[in-house]
Amino acid sequence: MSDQSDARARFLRLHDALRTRICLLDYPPGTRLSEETLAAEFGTSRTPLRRVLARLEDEGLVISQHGVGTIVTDVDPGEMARTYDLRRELAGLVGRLSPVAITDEIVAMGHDFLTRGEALLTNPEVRALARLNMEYFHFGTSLTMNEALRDTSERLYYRTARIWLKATSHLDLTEEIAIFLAELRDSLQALQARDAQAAADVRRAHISLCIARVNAARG
Amino acid sequence: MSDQSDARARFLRLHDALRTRICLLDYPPGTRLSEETLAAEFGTSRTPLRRVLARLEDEGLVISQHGVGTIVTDVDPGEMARTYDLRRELAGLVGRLSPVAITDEIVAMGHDFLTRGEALLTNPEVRALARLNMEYFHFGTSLTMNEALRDTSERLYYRTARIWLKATSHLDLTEEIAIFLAELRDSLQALQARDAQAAADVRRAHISLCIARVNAARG
DNA sequence: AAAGCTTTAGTTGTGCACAACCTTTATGCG
DNA sequence: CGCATAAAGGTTGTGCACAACTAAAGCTTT
Repeated sequence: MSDQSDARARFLRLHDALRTRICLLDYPPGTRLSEETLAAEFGTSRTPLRRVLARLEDEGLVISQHGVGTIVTDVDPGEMARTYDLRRELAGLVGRLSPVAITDEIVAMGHDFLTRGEALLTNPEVRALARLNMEYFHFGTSLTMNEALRDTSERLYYRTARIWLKATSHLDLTEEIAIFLAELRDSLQALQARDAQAAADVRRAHISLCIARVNAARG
Repeated sequence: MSDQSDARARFLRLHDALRTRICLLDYPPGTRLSEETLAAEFGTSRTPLRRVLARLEDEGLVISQHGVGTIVTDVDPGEMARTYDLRRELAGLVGRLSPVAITDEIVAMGHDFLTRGEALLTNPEVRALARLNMEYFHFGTSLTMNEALRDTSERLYYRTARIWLKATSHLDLTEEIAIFLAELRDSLQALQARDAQAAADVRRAHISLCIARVNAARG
């Protein structure tokens, strides 16, 4: 017996796997995903896999067209900018709506992120940066007890993550790592002060900077 | 040929129909929805219907349990309160993130809502109030061009709509209508001033009041 | 050679039969 | 009578075969 039902666990696993591949640009926008091929890879039939693709479609990451295929979406820059606007506001709300009490354990996690971030400098890789950024984002949303805020923030994060990654690959990787490290240091400082609102404000500020940077990279 | 593909149109139709039934308490929390019965009612097989139920499950309105059934959820009061907190903030953001220009047509729509609201006084019905409130909510989100904000607000609205309705049925209906009318009047005033931020603030304020009222009804 | 039609390969959508599972009811034993 | 066990009915989950559909390649005709 598993904690969750077998089917639900597999659903979550496949969903997370495909979402990660899309957001890490393993499947760049325009890629055609074959239900049959994916089903074979994951050792199931099309039926459970279609449930996963349906959710990805609801989340705006793919779009299924009858007779054509299931295609990874590419997002309108204007809509992306507006989504970032909302993400920025939500990041600030994490500090105001049911913030958690900052424990020693949380501070230690913040310190761990910084350590791992600094390790990126010795061996700079875009994918490693993206993965750590993704993990750090989840850490950030875990600082509120407001489930709706968490879910919404994550939903929007995964919708915009690809754009950030695409823009990053056009920028100087080492510089991007340095910027990320700066955020981690500011964040750690806020956590050490046991100030959840300050931590949220750090995230908010860096999303603002990220918006400006991506806009500048586009022209 | 239809504008959308046939399948997608039907999906949206079924989804909207079931979501409305759940939020209007036609299917109160705990109700067991039979896939086969619903499929028969809508003239399809289980397959397309399961796609609809899967989305409703992702939205938190039902939960499917293998061997048991698909059951309409009932929500934890604490989580509901936190969801309302977020909804309040999002309502305020509608005025700040890409607000639309208030046109004469929009003002006319606001006036129309007021007229229809006043009509409720002569024949008070909970369902009619709930339906108008739902329609008015969509009108409110249409005042921003930010798609993500619109989608998120609606998603959260449908997640909390039932709770409001359940609480309302324990309160004085005529008084609830009067409160709703006051919101419509305040809103109309803001629209006539062509002030989108003011309109958003009106909504924000009334969500705050709604939270207090629901809390008072429970305690 | 070019344009239009037909064919063909490949994809997602649908319906059905069955498997897996849970709950309730019936039954047999102490 | 009480309790445990089994059996039955009903529900969601899965796999498969086929339908509906699209796009591209190939063929025919001008």
